[in-house]
Amino acid sequence: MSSSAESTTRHRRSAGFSGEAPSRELPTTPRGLRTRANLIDAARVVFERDGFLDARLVDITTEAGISAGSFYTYFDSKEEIFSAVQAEVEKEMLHPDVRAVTGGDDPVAQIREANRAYLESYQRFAPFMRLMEQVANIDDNFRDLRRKRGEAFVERNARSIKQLQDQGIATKDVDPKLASFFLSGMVARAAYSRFVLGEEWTIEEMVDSLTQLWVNALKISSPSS
Amino acid sequence: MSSSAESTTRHRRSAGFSGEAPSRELPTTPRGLRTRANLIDAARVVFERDGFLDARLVDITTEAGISAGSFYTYFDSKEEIFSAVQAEVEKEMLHPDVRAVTGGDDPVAQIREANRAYLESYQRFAPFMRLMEQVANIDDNFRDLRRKRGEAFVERNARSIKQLQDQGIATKDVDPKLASFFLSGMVARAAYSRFVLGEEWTIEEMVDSLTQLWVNALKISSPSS
Amino acid sequence: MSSSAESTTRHRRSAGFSGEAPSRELPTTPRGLRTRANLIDAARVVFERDGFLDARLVDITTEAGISAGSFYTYFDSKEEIFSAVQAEVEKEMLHPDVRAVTGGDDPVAQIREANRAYLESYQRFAPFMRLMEQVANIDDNFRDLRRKRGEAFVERNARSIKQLQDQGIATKDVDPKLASFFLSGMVARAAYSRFVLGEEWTIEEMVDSLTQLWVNALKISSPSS
Amino acid sequence: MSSSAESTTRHRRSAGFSGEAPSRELPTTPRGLRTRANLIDAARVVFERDGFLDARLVDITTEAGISAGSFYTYFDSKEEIFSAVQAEVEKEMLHPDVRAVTGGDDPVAQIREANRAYLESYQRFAPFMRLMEQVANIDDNFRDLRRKRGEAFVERNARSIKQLQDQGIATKDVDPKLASFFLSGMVARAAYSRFVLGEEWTIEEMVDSLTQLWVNALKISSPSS
DNA sequence: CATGAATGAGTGTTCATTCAT
DNA sequence: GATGAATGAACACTCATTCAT
Repeated sequence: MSSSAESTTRHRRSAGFSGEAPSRELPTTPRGLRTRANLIDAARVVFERDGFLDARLVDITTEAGISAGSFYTYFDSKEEIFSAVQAEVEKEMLHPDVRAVTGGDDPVAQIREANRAYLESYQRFAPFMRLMEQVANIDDNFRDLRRKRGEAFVERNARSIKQLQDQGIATKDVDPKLASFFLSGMVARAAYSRFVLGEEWTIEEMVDSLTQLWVNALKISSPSS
Repeated sequence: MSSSAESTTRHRRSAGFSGEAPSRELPTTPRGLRTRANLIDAARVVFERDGFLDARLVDITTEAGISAGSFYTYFDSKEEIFSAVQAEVEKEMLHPDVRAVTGGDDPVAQIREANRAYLESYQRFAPFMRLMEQVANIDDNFRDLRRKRGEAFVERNARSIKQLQDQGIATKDVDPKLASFFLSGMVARAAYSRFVLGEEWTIEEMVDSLTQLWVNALKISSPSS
Repeated sequence: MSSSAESTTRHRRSAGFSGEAPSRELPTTPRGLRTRANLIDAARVVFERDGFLDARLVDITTEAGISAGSFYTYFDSKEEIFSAVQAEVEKEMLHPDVRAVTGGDDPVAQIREANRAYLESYQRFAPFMRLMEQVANIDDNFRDLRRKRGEAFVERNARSIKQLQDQGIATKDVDPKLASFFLSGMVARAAYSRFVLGEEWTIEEMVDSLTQLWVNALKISSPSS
Repeated sequence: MSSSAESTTRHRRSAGFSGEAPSRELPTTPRGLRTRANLIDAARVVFERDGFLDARLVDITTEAGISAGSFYTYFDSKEEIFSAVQAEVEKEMLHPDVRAVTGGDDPVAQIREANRAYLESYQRFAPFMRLMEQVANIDDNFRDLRRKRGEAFVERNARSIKQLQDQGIATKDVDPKLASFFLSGMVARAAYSRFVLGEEWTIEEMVDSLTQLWVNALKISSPSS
């Protein structure tokens, strides 16, 4: 990310990119596939290092070890390759290193593990998260994308909260959807504060505190108690 | 903000700006002061309309009704005038239209009013908040600035929480600093989701829900109850 | 003079200036005369410090303690005030601090004193000489001016040489005009090398060496011998 | 070179150049090499015609038959391409058209031939020499470069003088280093006066006169006499 | 006359994108 | 397909000069 002390000029020519659909079929040859993959890896390195705006296509192709012109054999624009990077990272995120979803039946433990998992994942992908935050505030399409992705997470949590309420474990004085949205947002923002802005907390105290706030907010009466 | 469907070119030349200090003395004549003020107003309009990146200096000067070259009579760079805009907005924010700090002694009512006040202020400055979010994710200096500004808010809330704890009104099972940070962050993010991302909630349900979550999280036993 | 490490942009708009004639009558009031004199002094300071190209009119007026617009009350362009500076310095040069024209009848001593006088004068006006060298290589009019000024000096020396030849003191195997031009040029260039380029010679050794070369070149048989 | 009667605007952005090292690797393809060479040729034409300051990059690229942007494929700044031009000219200068170094053992003839060679070379490169003189008085780095280049020439002459002194052919009453510097400078300045300032001398009378002055100054007793 | 704000022509520079080889 | 040179639209920025007050 550029410190404002440097003097840089950035150009950006949005070439239009379309949210989800891969706007171009994959290359057919193995070599082509490999080059495409290299390009995505290189783009991720450059984007995470320089930010979206300062990343130049030529930096990406150089990093990938190919010529500038070849870029367009695989992608149509910076936005498009960013999309590909994003998809790649998402894939990686969803494929956790056999993260044992522990917790058993204890809802507090479950919340704790979920929070920990979220924070650890965020930490692992911190450079990308920072990047994503930048891009989402620059490009409306990516903003929507991020929002959509968040929705899934929020809804899953909302369902859990509903369940806890139905089981009489959580208070009914909060709307499960909004509660999920706000409490999930709280965790997300804590992660951003910690891993992007650099607040100096240990993960442990974050997990403790966030979990306590969740538990209190939902008035969870842990069966363990 | 540009939809990525358009084809735009963005320039950005970070000229270094120093956070706080007005890096250039004010003009002496009334005419100069008027022009400077016009420029700041114009910049705010353009920035809020086009975003920081797409805002061209010539758009700003045109909006201000002066020639392009005159910009440099008052500011050295886009960053610098953004700083001025930001300072201006901050001034405006701190000068609330006789915001009655109601609530009396009821802590729940106080929290509710604080939340409502925050949301309403955010709403009033929504275009600027969106802009600020963008800039903070582009420029490290502004990122730090935003963080510093947030700190004050968080600390005020932390003191309130501490007080409630000391009075036996709030639970002691959460650290006041972290709780303040996370709960304040929850509200801030809710506001961002509503007024920047466009989530479709009424302010009323947001206030209700957020307040309930605060109250629960701190286990506040309202004396009114 | 700018080191090429800095990044500066220079504009120059030659407004036409006419060699010799003062293109504008002097101000009538004493105050006007004083301001004009201040302006010339300031211009000299700025020109000698920054070079002709990097000197901005606003720097000059600031140095002179007047407003930018007032410049045009006294001069029409950068070239014109440079002319004035040049005239001023020339006046100063011709008004030596009681330069005792020693030497008596000894031609060698006379040559030595002339050389010493030249070098000392050059040294005293080194910043201006450097400046003049720059301007002369930028602007044809000043180039011609410098040449014309040099001519006078050369011709005086030519007459001296001719005289020495007629008196049988100097060889007749050199043309007095050319010899004067070339030998005078030798001294001038030595001074430039010493005081502008920074060659590390003492004035004494320069005087010795240059005088010896003159004397030899003209085969002067000093009557003192 | 602009006569100051015209109205021109000059830009200059010193981008830092590092004296010797080619700060950018050569293009790999023949096409690239050709374009680069064209660019240097074009730059020389434009520089010699308009002077360094008035030369616009767009003039150079137009002269080279390429687009403005392509300039930066090969050079970073006007200074850098000037460096390249200079290197090119230097190469050309060192590769004289089979300049028969005549003179045999006669030191006078040798000096005469050296002077003639110098003047003829200067004449051949007069437009460039004028340019070089301008640039050296604008940019410190080029000033140093010119000085360094001159040193080599002076030292070669100093060695010759020393040799003549040791052989008893030249007087020992002058320091060979200083004599070389000053006498070489005399010739250089004569060339500048003739081919840049436009003094109206024939090369023949210059050679005659300069040689006589050298010979006298060193009191050379030609073995031929 | 002085002021200092306003002007605007003019050029350097970037880099996504195209295209001849 | 790959290459890398060429393109050119776009803006920032400067500062001599003008001019309303």
